[in-house]
Amino acid sequence: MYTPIHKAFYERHPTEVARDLLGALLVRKVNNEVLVGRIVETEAYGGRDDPASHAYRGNKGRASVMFGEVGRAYVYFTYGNHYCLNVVARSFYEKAGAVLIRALEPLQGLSTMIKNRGLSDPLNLTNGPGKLTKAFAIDLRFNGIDLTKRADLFIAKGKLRPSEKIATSTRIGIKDAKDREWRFFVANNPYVSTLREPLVR
DNA sequence: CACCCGATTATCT
DNA sequence: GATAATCGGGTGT
Repeated sequence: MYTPIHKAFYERHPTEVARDLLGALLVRKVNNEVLVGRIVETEAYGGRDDPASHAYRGNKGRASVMFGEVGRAYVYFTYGNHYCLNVVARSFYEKAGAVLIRALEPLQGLSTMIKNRGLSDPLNLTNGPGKLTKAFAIDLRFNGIDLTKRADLFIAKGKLRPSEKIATSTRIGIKDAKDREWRFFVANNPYVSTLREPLVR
């Protein structure tokens, strides 16, 4: 049914992986139910050469996952409330990297997502990195798991529709390296996070 | 051990 | 547009 994306897909520069993940599917199995969302917004993060990345300060602490095997989940906790989901991605020549999943278009299991979020508006269920992890019941238990195998959480093949175009901007919520246009999203898709335009200084 | 702050969100005005 | 909430991780003493 849902075909996992192979590990080799993630062994490329995070910006390439981030762009190509648009249209792919996030699949979550929980309590005999399947939740599915199309990825419509991502951001790429590098290693020691990217001041905005958790991996900037080296292979230690929570960022160690970003130095490990590609195709694995990097989940971190932030702002005292929220979990963010990344998939480790980097080319053969890079030491660390990941792609942050920032927004999904919910496809299947909407009623459970609504319950998990305590909201009913489909447009507000998964349009942000902290929102989608809550809707999909993703927390630190998933940190480090393999997203290339059928399991409780994985990423499956999926494509953009013919009419859909890819837009880019600088990354959201960071202080450094604001010149890099490393955010990728589906243009005019109503499920992207509310901050849609490039940050202005 | 103290301090600071964040790859965010909800809830105001 | 502005800001409070909230707590683990990172940094430095």
